[in-house]
Amino acid sequence: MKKIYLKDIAKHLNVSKTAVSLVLNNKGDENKISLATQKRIKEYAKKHNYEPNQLARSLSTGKSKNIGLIIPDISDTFYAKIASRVENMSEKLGYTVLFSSSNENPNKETKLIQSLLNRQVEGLIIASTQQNQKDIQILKTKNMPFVLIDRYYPNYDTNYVIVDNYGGVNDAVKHLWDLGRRKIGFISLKPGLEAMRQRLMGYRDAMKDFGVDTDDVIKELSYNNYENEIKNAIEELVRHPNNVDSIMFSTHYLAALGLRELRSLNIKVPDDVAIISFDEMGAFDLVDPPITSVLQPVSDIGGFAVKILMQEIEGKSVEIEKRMVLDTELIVRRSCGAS
Amino acid sequence: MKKIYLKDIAKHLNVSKTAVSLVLNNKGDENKISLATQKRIKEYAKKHNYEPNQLARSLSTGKSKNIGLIIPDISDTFYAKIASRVENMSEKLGYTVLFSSSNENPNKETKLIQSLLNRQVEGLIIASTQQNQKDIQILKTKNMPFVLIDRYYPNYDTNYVIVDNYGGVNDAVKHLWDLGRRKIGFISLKPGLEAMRQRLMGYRDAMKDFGVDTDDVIKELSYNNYENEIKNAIEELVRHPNNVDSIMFSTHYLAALGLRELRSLNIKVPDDVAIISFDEMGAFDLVDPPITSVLQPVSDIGGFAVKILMQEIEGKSVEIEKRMVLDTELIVRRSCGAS
DNA sequence: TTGAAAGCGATACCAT
DNA sequence: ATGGTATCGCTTTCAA
Repeated sequence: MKKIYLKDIAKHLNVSKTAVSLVLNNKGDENKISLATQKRIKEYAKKHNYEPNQLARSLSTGKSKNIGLIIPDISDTFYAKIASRVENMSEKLGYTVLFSSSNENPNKETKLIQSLLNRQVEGLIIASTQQNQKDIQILKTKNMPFVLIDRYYPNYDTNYVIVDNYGGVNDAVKHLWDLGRRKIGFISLKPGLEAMRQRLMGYRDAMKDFGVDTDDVIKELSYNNYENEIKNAIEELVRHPNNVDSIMFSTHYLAALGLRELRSLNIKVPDDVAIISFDEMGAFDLVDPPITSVLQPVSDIGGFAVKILMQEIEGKSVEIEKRMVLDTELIVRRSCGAS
Repeated sequence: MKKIYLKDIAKHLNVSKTAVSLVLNNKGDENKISLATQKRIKEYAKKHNYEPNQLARSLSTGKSKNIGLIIPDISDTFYAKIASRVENMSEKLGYTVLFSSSNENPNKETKLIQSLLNRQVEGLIIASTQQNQKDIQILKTKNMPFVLIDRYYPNYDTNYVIVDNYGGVNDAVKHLWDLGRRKIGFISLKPGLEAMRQRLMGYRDAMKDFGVDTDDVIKELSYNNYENEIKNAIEELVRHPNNVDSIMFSTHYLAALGLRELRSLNIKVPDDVAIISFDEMGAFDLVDPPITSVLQPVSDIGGFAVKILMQEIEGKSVEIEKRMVLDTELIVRRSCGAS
């Protein structure tokens, strides 16, 4: 059973390639091709398992039916879940998703964008390293539809779907305060990412509202060495003169690492130090103690991103909001000392 | 700055498209194109940001530089990690990965395979639903390079990279036995997947070695309703007449669900019931108690799969083993009652 | 209704 | 060394 092409069908049936193409794309009726011919063509195609070459079709139509998704790391559950949603939705709409991971490397991001463009994607969804405004601007000048997710460029006008990082942390910190915690530390990653900056501000502003000075209890770790740096950070926070009674972690893997560290220091959570994590990992509810987390609406991020992108690509009439800031949800568990 | 094509360069420089194509593909020297011309072409191309249309190139060369990856679910950490490895390796080799999730649905798998073939992928890596031997056979008759991962068809001759499911469970169960557990239950998913069958056999054979009857302590849940069924399964195992003192879970999410259930029944782990999980989730070491797990060499699965696939695609001379059964590793933590 | 032919953007063969 | 031209497989315009 060897491969069969459009022209083969045409030849064997003594019709033109045009007819075959039209019929197989269900444009037979509108082009008034006789039902008899249509039937012959369809049957022959089915019988011989004809499958069109999408590359050729794309080249011809100028539509690849591909969209690109660039994320920092597909093995991070947060991005994996977004990717899952993006893929499922796109697939239903007839689009294939080309994933790629930037590993937080701006140069790689640049290359990936270029590579995806070369592959004629019709649009992009990007969780940018945020050190690449240049590339993003290029996309815009090229009129390439795209939407940023998770991270955006605050000074540059684009579509985006992000979460309320500021509010999420702000609420969480206030929650700790309401539970009687007064010396609240904050462990995060060094700036560079707007999301991290927002989370820091959410923390700072909350503390400012309470009139507490935070200079010494904010620890920002570097991106490529946080595994090692967190040990010191935790130690400095919990011992004199800081003696924090609680720590807000700006992201789930920091919270996990931090908890391991607290344990090895024999510090009781939440009795000695309460903790809250921004975002969570699969088993955070099973951890000892279960970790209070600020949940992000992961699926929605992917879902809205696809919706916005499709609107840009296909120019649907119904306009939807193209800048979305989604709410987070505080899931209270024992690690913050509640209940 | 509008888009520029090969022919534009040729025209502006008064050379042929051939020359431009050759030079830009670094075949200038071997085709003895004068250095002067080469330089002109390269400079012009760079200056005007020429980027070749991969679709056109692929159509012309017959090589898409795409490979397809089909997995059940990208949001499952296990597959996400494999995908991550596959992507990183492929990217270095100049290939783009087209991911797609079958959601354990054989029909969707069929469609995905077809869709990827239409997009002219040069090879496939598939974690099959295992209800699709037909499609796999078709791939073979089409001479399409592919390698199965995680799941394979035991009665059908293909390349694959899997783990030693049998041995992994067998060892884990023996470990429980060595710790003094005698009534060991097993919770898994209904057959269909060879991996699950192997895990079951690993358990059965271990128990047979000990001369223990297991008929009543094996619970196989259905794929689409295990969240609900696990409650009963656990209850039946722990209460009279079974009274198991330990449970082996055939996969990480069952272990997580199971632990939640055990807790809500106020059963102490590991004192009353020890547990071991096949595979793990991100925070299993932080759980109360930390969960003993059979680790799979996730990255290697992806890595070897790409290696094998590339060998098939590019026909490298160095032959490597094309059926690999990788070893698992038992990570002993407190949930099994050790230490 | 149907078919011929141009075109999508590249590669590669075959002359010159 | 360089260029003309066929080709990849399909869509689509235009004439018949």
